[in-house]
Amino acid sequence: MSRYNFRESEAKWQQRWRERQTFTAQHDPTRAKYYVLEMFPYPSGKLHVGHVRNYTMGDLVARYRRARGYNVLHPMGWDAFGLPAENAAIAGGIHPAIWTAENIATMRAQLQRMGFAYDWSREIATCHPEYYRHEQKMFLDFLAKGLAYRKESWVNWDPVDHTVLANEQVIEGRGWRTGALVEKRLLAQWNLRITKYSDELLDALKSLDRWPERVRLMQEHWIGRSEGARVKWALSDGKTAIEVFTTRPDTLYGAAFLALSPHHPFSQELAKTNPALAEFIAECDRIGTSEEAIETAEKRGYDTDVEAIHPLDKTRRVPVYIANFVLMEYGTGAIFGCPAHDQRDLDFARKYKLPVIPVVLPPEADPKSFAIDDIAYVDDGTIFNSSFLNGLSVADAKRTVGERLEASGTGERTIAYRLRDWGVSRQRYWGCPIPIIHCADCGIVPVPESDLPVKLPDDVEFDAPGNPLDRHPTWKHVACPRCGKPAMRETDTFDTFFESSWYFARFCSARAPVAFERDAAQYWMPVDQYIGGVEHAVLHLLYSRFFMRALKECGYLDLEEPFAGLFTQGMVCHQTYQNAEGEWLFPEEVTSDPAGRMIDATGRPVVAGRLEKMSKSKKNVVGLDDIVDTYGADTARLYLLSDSPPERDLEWTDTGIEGIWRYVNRLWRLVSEPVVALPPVGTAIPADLSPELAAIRRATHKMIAAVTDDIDKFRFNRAVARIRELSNALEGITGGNDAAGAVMREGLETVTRLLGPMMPHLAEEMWQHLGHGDMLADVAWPQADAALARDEQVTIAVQVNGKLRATLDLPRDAAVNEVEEAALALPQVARLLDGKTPRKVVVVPNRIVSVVA
RNA sequence: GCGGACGUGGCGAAACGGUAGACGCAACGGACUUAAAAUCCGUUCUCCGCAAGGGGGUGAGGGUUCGAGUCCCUCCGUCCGCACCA
Repeated sequence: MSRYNFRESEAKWQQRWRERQTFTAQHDPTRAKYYVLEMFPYPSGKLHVGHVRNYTMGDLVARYRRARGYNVLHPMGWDAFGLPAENAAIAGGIHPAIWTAENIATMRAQLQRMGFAYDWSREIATCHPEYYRHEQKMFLDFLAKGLAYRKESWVNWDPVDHTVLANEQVIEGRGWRTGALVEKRLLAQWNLRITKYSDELLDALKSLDRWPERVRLMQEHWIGRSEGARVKWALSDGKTAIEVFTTRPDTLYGAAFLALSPHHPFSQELAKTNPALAEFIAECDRIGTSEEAIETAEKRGYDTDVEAIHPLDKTRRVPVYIANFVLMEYGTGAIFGCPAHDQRDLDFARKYKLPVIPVVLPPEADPKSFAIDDIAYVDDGTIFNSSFLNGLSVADAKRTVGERLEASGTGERTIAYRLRDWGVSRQRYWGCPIPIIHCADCGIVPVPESDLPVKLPDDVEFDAPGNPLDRHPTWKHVACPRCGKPAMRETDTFDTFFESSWYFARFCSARAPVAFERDAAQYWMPVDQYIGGVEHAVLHLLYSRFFMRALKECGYLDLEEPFAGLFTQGMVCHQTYQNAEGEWLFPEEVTSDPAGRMIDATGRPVVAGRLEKMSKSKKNVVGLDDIVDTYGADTARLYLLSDSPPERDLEWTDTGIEGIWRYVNRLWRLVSEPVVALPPVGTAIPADLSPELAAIRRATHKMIAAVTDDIDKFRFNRAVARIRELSNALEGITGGNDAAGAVMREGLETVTRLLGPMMPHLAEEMWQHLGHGDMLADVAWPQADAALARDEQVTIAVQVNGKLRATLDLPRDAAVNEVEEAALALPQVARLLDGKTPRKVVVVPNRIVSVVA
């Protein structure tokens, strides 16, 4: 009994594909294209099996589409800028460029060993100047169009590392690496005007019908469109007016206070002459912007002693507070509080003893007795206590008050978005330099296009915290391009999401001297099937949609949506182990004591933790090289496809991969030691087959149709199950006659072709073994013969009063009355009917008879 | 708090509103073997029954339907996203 020699076979076929450039994509407008892309990896070191699930899915789609006759583009590249490279430089003294290049070499070799059908001639790495020079140009074009601008904004600042931190990098108010208390700082940052497209980005979500509903919803919420009104409140000082944003202008007569963000210009102004207020604001800033901090922070206000005049009733005045819960970034940075109809406002009013005036009356409530206790009333009702709005519904009142505000010039109906502009400045070395020069006389001066790219200097030191570019002795000192006097380069670099916002379009013409060759982009874009993790739902996937629009505005491309189809795959999980201290342990560190309890090396108890996503920190990764060495790439690939639905998490188990390995060998034996002699390639199948062989043939053609449909719908686990069903059936073929051989050959060739996109090396090997001289990679996808797939005999279920009582084997498409007669004649049915006529009989052709007694 | 997804054997999972548990993992029994591995055959939702057969079963409860794992309502639980958003 032979075993499949995956080592020899996989190397052999990978070499053939490479030699023949099987997967090199050619621009050919006469052919229908299909662009398959997996989110490109960050070259962090070595791949583990959890990394390759989405590449395996992408490869299946790419090879399947190729077999279906499409001109397929399936490229691969490296998201090569980022913090881990710098951290490695700090920790290990290796230059980020070298660390990155080494990791790319390792990971490229790993992907090649997996046999993925990439067009390697289009490989890109975002850290190369040939790549990032184009985004420097894009940035200058954005600047010229007003899509990029510099603005002071409040950021999380790590005082030890001297860098801005993203909200995700702030844990319990402290920097994730340094543990230092994070400060809020007002810092000049480059921003991209993504908010210009808020409405477009929101509306176009509807057109993305091949995106998961979940991702569309997440983007919708992230953009966060709310209709409301801006309302101007004059202050008692007679000079200032505060504009507030509200979604509930109908409750304006219930106003009890105004609350301003600590960062509101008026707050800052007051603080200049009011030390107590200045201290209050400083305290608010210390709390930080982490979720944790926000959740635990008490709602606090500072009474300014200033009063605001009600815009609809000049005789009414409300106090003006500075409050820690009002965000400068949303709306106008100021709100009016209506305690009766907003829970947070109510809590605030109770705390500071402010009046609570109900203005929305719940249905059937008594206006004389209705009062608010601890719960604000936020539902619909009838407006009362509100002058000209009395008696209106909430919706009508919103419209009426809006009109009144607009007529009186004290406000206007407007729309607020949650989405904020994208701050792209990072105080880091390993990123794309921002092509800007700061001149004392000329101000901000763009680097002239002829001077691009602005390359990163190689000679940098990582011995001190902060940005090495800033400390570099010469790099940042340049002559101002405008006046020629000494000036300074911008030393911030771009957020690495900048690079990933356009790489997919670069693949269309990866070696072009310009960012995009129009013809190529026109032909290949958009990406037909994008595959990646859901963690990018509102980051990369939103930024990229924005980028396409911005690039269109700047004349680069003529496209809005980059990804026509999106699939978000589940993670690969694996067993974890933790000791009593909560420290993660490698599986090999866990042993058991004589009583069978799990212990670590020092004898302390260990608990088998829950399944977690494979990650180095949880010590539960399974190395890809180990698996490919032991079982081969195809076995790993099939396991990643077979065990769980692609969108759900997959549990990696040793027994699971063993099971696939056994199946691989069964398949191999099926073709290498066939139990039935196979006729030559192309031998016709006799028309008159035994019922057993006819059934096998029918199964073969049914499977072609079913597997094709499954792959189209991303139900890969079911496709695998069906292929196994077919191969199980083929194992059952007996008898040495020619008909059996012919049916066996058809079945084996079908299994081989269906497996091609999943286990390409084994399938090539099987194809060759079956006597074919061509490469399976060049063979078309099989076609199901509908006539052959049709059942001649069907099994019909018979229910009596909703319970299954019998089954009935009848010819396909038997007449309804015959089916009914046959069902009623069944002894099980007759017994239950007890001689009575059924009240009703429902016959669903070829499926079921439902008898109601 | 808001939004979304999910809940089916010991486990991963299948099931156009139409025979619940395909396919696999694990377990058990058997064959082959001096033995093991590998391989092959069989059994495995549950209860009653020797069997033939029958009862029950898709988180809980209700509804629609000839028929519900699937659709609707209420509840319970798990997971995910957003969150002082005015």
